[in-house]
Amino acid sequence: MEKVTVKQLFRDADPYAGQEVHLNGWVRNNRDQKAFGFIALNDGTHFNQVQVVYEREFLPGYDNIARIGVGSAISVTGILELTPGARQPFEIKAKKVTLEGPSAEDYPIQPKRHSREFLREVAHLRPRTNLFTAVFRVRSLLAYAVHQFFQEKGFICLHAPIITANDAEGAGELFRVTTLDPQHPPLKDDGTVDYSSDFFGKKTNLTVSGQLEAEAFALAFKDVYTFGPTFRAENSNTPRHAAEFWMIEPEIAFAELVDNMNLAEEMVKYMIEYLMQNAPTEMEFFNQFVDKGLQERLQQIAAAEFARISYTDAIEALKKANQKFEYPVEWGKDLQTEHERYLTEKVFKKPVFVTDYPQEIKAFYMRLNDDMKTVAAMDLLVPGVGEIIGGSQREERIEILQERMADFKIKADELKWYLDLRSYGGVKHAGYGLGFERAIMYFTGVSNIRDVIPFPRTVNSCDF
RNA sequence: UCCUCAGUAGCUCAAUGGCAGAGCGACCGGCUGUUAACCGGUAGGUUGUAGGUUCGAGUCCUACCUGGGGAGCCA
Repeated sequence: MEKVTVKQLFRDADPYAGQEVHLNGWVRNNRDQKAFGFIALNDGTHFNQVQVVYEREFLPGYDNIARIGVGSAISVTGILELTPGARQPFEIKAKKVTLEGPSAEDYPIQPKRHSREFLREVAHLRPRTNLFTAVFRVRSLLAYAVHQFFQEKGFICLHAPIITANDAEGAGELFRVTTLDPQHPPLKDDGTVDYSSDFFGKKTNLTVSGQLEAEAFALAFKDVYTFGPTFRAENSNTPRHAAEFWMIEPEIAFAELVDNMNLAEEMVKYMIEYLMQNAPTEMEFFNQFVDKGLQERLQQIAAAEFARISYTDAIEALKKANQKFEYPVEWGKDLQTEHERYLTEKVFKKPVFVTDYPQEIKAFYMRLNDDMKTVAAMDLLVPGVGEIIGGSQREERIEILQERMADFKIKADELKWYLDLRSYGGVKHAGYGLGFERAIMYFTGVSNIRDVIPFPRTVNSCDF
């Protein structure tokens, strides 16, 4: 008797034909008739269920097996029979079924459709459903694909700090990290909170980006990336924002904006191809039940060149557009969601890099172009999801960086170490941030970020 | 934070201001191959919360809570 997984059997059942096998798993469905019954068994190793057939004639505890509820954990010993022509390629004729862990009658996951909203309320049980078993297997595979992509290229992975004293990253509201008593914080003479007696002796926050630290490593290892959690305390209530999410941030030295875009494009295509090859069952499921045109679209994207357009040209294209926008199109103003959607969904109908934005609307570290008006920034917009990548060539010229920091009212002494990188062997370098969850949304068609994070944290919601 | 829609059985939903219902699920029974099986039966409700209008409120009004969608912020 061999202990096998459902994955092994679906990969190749032939060697097991007629053999006795042993399986563990959870009951997805159980229906009995007078003389026999069927259990759909999922053991977590594969998207599909294996069908277990049990017959009254051969199993003394038939009535007890027939009463095993959905969600119960069982172990099964039986003979594998190939069933060509049936809806499933094989099934297990049970010789013994043992109830390992019963499931109560009020088990919330039923063999029927549930709304995503309801399943979010039972996030501890939803990975047992078809949709979420597919989503989270894909999430795991994609994480692996990201590491593989960069490691194959010789990139060094660095774990950027989660707690940071950088107050100047400028990417949104911060979560404060403190051990001070919020009821009675120590006060200075002027009545303000005395952070010098806090754990780190200063104000600290959860990171909003590992970029600055990645730059330091890029100027030692040349090509590096971070892949870790990121925290934003924004009061954002949208299907695309979470307070805790994961970002992939490569940083490459001796490189310009075009190298940056080439890397981003290659990475996105690699991720798609990896999924097509390693999660065909899940991708087929998404294509059929989540987003009808998904697979065809992804195949086209993997094959086609991404569009590239400068911000200035994009503004011209939008002005000429035969469409009314709620927000006016004007050089110097940031692109609104409706503008981004128009560009990627109507003009190009594929991913598009928008580059060289006005310096006023972008971050201080982005490299000033020769026109002295725009910076070497790039956003990757994709149909349906919007911005999934934001990046830039970094300002390597210390004088200009100092000027820009002054413009943004960032104190130089807080980022002295960052300026040091320009003083000691500073060189052209670039990088970007990919929102991991947004990529998953884009590749699966799942339209709410709360459904691609195992236990999502959003404004007013931190359950589980 | 702003705009908008919604909240009725475990789930998905119906009910003209006039007796609160169906399908699925659960439970009980039937059925010789099911595939979200099928057929019959049983149980299951403070209609999100608090006020108000009315002879009478699931339905109308006010506030709040929760959730969805859109906007802003952004990845």
